[in-house]
Amino acid sequence: MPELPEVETVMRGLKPVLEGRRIEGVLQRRKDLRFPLPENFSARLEGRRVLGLARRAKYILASIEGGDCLLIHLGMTGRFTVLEQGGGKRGIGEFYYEGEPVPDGEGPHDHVVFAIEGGQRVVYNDPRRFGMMDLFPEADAISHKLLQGIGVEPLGNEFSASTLANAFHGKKAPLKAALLDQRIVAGLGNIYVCEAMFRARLSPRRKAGTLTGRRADPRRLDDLVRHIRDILNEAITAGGSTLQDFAQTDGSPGTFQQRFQVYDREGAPCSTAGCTGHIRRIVQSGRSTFFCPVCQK
DNA sequence: CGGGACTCCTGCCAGC
DNA sequence: TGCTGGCAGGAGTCCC
Repeated sequence: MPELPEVETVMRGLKPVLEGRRIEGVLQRRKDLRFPLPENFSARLEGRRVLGLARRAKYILASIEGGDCLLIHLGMTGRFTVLEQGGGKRGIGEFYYEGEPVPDGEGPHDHVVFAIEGGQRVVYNDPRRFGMMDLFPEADAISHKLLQGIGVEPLGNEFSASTLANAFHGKKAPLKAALLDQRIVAGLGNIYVCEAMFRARLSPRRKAGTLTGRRADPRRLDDLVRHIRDILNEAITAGGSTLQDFAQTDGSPGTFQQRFQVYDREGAPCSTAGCTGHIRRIVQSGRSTFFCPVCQK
């Protein structure tokens, strides 16, 4: 599910609930998500305060009192819902505890529940269990297996046409695959890559390396960088994209899906002014790509 | 080494 | 109506 804008939305939703608050209890209903949860996960969190929340790529990092870092990835279907004290409808679907106290162990796929000082509950739900959580000393974050080698933040200052030029130089992989590679740009996923390539009028099939070098038009990478930034910022403002069931931490859906120009729009007429093309779906490295074969070159 | 296929898991939906 | 196959926002691992 969640790409950078959705993870950012979730992180921002959790901030006021978690920052500065103590974790009073952790209910862990499974030994593992995608990977085993760390040893003594609950015990190492209980009684500690959350000092701060941040996002890196598609990861949420929580700084825990005492020096640990809680690392979270939502995978495809991971979701956090905040339940207010005493229950009530704060989420969607199975989190409907109208008028009754939140019971301890209900909804299918509610794998981890954090009970927070003040009575709120932060519920992690993940049907497919492609998400993960890890807990390790904050000092080890730089060398953490999952964090090392991650590329530049596309909304940060270091992201530029020259960053992309360096990464793309000599690359034979299709542009689509290169943009999905988290070692190059951190946080892009299938939706926003398709949308950004459309705005930049770049073909997903073009070899990434053809955008660099003497014969390449440098404006094309400038455009791509600008469109990636724009689309991510617009999506964050819209609270992300909701396809089937993504929700913000208060249960409300994102709205950016209303502005998709290519994603999941196979057969639709291209929205570029004057273009007579229609959106096509192809499969690249096992994943759907949506694009206009007429105006994306 | 780079690039692509396969894999994990559940739910949903189109098509028969 | 009910089953089946395909597909889904990710990414680590394996193989060529």
